[in-house]
Amino acid sequence: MKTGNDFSNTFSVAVLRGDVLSVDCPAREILKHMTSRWGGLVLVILQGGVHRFSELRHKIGGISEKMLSQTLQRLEFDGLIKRKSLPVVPPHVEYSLTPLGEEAAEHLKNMIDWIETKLPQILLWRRSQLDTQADD
Amino acid sequence: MKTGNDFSNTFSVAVLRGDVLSVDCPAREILKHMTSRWGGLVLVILQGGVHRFSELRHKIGGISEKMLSQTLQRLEFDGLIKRKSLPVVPPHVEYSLTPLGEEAAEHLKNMIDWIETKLPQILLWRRSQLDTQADD
DNA sequence: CGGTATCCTGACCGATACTG
DNA sequence: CAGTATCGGTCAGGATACCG
Repeated sequence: MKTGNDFSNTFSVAVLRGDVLSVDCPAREILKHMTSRWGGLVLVILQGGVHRFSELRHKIGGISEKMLSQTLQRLEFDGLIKRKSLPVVPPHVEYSLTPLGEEAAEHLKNMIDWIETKLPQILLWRRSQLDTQADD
Repeated sequence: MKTGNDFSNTFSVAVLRGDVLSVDCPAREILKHMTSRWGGLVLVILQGGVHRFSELRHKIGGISEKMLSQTLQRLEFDGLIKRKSLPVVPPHVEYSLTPLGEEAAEHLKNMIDWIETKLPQILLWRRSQLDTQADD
C-alpha cells in the first residue's frame, strides 16, 4: 500500500487533551483530515447513511478515485468511518460513520450549512469591496 | 500586492444558497478559507478579542509571516475579520472578528474543542489498529 | 512593527493505466 | 466494483531578504 499516506508518526504518549495551537500536537492532524479538501464532504454525505465507494464518488463533484480512497483510509484510521467489505464478486464495500464520526460529521454539517446560508451575504460583501477599490 | 492571492474569480451571479457538493460553487472557497491550515486557528484566537499581527504570530505555533498575512487577507476579503491600521509609527495594526466572523469562529471552536477532547480516544484507537495489524 | 517580494521545495492532487 | 501504481503538474507554504 503506497498512496501517500503515512500513519507511522502517530503519537505514543498519553495525552489528556489536545492543543491545536501547538506545532506538534496530533490534534492538528485530525483537524487536517476532517477539514481536508474532501474529508468534510465525505463525512457529511455519510450522515445520510451507508454509501458505497462509487456512490460517494458520484455525489461529490470533482473528486478523483485516488483522493476518495485516500480520504476514506485516513478517516477510517482516525476511527471516524467504518469500512465493511462484503466477500462477494464483484466486490461490494460499504462505508458508514462510527459513533465518533457521527459527532465529527455533525460539527462539519453545522459549519457547512452556515456557509451555504451566508454565502449570498459574503458574495455581496466581496463585490462591494472590489467596487470600493475602483472608487478610490 | 502579489502574495499568491487572486480574488478576481469571485462569482457575480446571485445565489440564494450555496452547495458545497457542486464543483463550482464559491461556497467551497469559503469553506477552504475557513478550514485552511491556518484560517481556523486565526479565527478561534480572535474570539479572545483584538490581536495585533505579532500577537497572532506568536500564539500560533509554526506559522510564517507570509502565511499569516495571506490568511488574514483572505478572511478579511470574505468579511470574517476586520483590519484596523492605526496611523502611528511604528505601525500598529489590530485584527478583530466581524459579526459574521464571530459566527464562523464559533463553529470552528466547537469543532476544535471536540477534537481536542476526543484526541486521547482517537490516539488509542489508532494504536489499537496498528497493534492488530501486527497480530495478523 | 507589520508587512512584501522572491525563490524554492515538497505535498497535494488529477489523469491514466492496471488489478483482484 | 473498488480499488492500487505511477507519473507529472500545480500550488500551498517555508526561508530569506527587504521596505514604509
